[in-house]
Amino acid sequence: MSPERRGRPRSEATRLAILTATRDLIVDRGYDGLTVTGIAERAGAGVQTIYRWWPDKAAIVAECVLDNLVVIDLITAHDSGDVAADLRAWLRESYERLSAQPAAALFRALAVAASKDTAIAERLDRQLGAPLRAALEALVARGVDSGQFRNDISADAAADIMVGTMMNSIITRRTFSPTRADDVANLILGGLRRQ
Amino acid sequence: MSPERRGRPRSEATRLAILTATRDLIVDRGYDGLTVTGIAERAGAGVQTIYRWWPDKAAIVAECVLDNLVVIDLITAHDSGDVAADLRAWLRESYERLSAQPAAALFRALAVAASKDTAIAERLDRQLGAPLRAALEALVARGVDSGQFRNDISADAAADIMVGTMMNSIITRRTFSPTRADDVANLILGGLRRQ
Amino acid sequence: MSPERRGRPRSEATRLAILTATRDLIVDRGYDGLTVTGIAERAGAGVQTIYRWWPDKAAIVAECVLDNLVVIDLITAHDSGDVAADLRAWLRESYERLSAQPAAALFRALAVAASKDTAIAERLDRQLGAPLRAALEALVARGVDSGQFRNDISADAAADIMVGTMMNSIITRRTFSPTRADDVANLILGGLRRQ
Amino acid sequence: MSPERRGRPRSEATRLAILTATRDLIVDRGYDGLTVTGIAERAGAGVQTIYRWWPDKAAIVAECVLDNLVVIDLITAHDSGDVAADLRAWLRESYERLSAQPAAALFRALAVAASKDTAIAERLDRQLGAPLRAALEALVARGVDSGQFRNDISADAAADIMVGTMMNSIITRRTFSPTRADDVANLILGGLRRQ
DNA sequence: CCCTAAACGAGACGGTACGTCTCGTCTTTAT
DNA sequence: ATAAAGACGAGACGTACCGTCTCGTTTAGGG
Repeated sequence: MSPERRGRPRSEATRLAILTATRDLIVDRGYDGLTVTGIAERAGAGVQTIYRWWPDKAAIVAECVLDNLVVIDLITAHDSGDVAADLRAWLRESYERLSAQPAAALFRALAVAASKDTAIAERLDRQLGAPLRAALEALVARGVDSGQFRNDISADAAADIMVGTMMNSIITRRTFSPTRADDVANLILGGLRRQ
Repeated sequence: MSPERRGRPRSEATRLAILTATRDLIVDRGYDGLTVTGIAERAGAGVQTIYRWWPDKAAIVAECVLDNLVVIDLITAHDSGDVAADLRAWLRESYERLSAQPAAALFRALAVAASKDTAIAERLDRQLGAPLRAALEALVARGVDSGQFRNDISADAAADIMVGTMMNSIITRRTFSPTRADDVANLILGGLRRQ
Repeated sequence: MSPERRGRPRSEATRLAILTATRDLIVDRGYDGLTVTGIAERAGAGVQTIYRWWPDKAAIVAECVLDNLVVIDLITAHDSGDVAADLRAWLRESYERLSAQPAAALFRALAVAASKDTAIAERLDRQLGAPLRAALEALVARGVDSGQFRNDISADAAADIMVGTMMNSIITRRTFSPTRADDVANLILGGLRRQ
Repeated sequence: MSPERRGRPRSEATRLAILTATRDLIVDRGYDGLTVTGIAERAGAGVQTIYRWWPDKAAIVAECVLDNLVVIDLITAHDSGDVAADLRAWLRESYERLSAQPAAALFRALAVAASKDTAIAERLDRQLGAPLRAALEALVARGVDSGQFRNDISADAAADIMVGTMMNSIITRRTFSPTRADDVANLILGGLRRQ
């Protein structure tokens, strides 16, 4: 049957313009400097067009994570065979990339959004946290399977620790030297590694 | 030798009333539900009295950390002799206490404030994060001294990991079972402990 | 040929509600008792809606004169043929009506607004003073034409005198008895009348 | 007996400084631009010192009229023998002087104050209006006595007309040319003069 | 090739919080 | 006791954003 859709269809170009504008503005103004009117202006859209498709500011931000965000593919783990090296590499690269200004600002903004709104928190977790933890859990699982890691530890606890440590450093703006990243990696590896 | 202070002195009672009102409101309305007028009303103060002493809402919240917060003494570490047990106990108790509603809400609000405002982030770290890490570092140092922990690990990295993991769980509202707390503790202990 | 009007058009109902609310409030609270928030509340309007169209309180008051004011038609002169009688009647009626409380309060408020703001003064004069004077000048001119008044006097000076005398009595709150009104009329008539 | 006065006596210098500051500020800021704090600052006095001696802003302004105002002696009438010439001269000079900027501004400010506050209106009338009218009434009386003016007109009505006309021209900022002043004078003289 | 209907930009609307200002009172120390 | 200094409670000010509501315009079907 026909899709039964009449009238002017939703403009994909506008949708993208809005999301892009949101991302850009969030990066250089923060979540609270973000204004719906501001988004509309920068996107060349009307305010109502935004409110037609998103319930509120938070939802737009949330959708940014789904569509535009580059961060997510930055932090998928490698798989070289040496799980310890993979884990070390992941921590180093993640710290490096996330501490770069635009990403860090976006991250902080998302953390703010998540703190305020449970729905965003969930979505953010589903889109960002969960796959991240899954990748790390897989990494740990590989280590266990290959006999490099102990089998009496909780893989998801390990993933949690790594993600949490990193997130916290970003939110509190305490920068991490590569040395510090290695210290963290070594400590966790110490707990994971089979003696 | 005179103290050279003229005019009516600042009212300590009012200052406290404002901070208390802020803390109370932040707990049951969140950082964004917090209103300067609301604070003034609840404190029985004038709006201008608030703006005379604090530049904005964020600064009031920041000062709350310095004066009122109970959280800080909740999470000082024990010293039983068995550092592993102390550390495990610390993680369990901290998770338990901080996940309790008023504290968790306050925490999230503070995290939001810190994400937005560098000054708050720094103050929060100085008042809350730093002493917390110091206590944990001391704990780890005791473990190293007593030969229970390895001496090639970074004590402050360990402290960072624990605080970060905990903070992140609170901010993202992902609850921790006591079992999970133990998993985390065991993993970190695995890295710390002398084989 | 399109009128080139975009966006939601200004609501005439709201504009009227604001002006009416202003007039009502000014009458029973005076110019200083007048509050922009108060106007908004009584008019069922938002504060910003007021500030979108009027720069400040004084301007709203000024616009009241243009649209709502009843005063202006109260004081148009009669034309009975006997110009002396017409003039006497005008003075009596005007004093009587303008000294009635609501009108007097409104008048004083307008005088305040005019004293502060040249633009308002001009507008007030254009809307109220000028037509008033014009009517009186016409009256005097009729007297001159019909040979009842001298032709060597300045009609607009005469109009000025009458309006000014009346205005001043209202502003300084010095009440005028009908006798006093007649005294004034007689004096002016003495100057106008052909000997 | 002792005069029974204890403590530091009221400072006359301060009192004058406050009144002078008030006058100066009223001239270049208008009645509403006048600030109690502003007066205190300019006078080098404390706010409370003002409130100790005057109930509110209006009262200070009122007292200014009593003590400082120069305007009053500007407009006392001459007595040359020719009352018509005296009256004409008075009108011309008054218009000239009162339309000069500082005086006009002060006048407008006082009119505003009078419009708002009955107490000021009364005091202003007592200090300024009444003696003014009295002087003019005396002038008119001289004219009547000397047979130059009719004796069936009301002297105080005549005074009222002249003062009112002048006041109104100042408040509404409609400037008077000397010609216009003469027109007004002639018209009134026409009514006053014995045919 | 029009007709209908939804989506669009613009922008006015009712609200709420902001941070500033002034008022008139209160509370200190200095004279 | 009076003065200057200045903090205080109260509340109006004008601005900024929120999310809703018209407007006139544009862009797709379906007839």
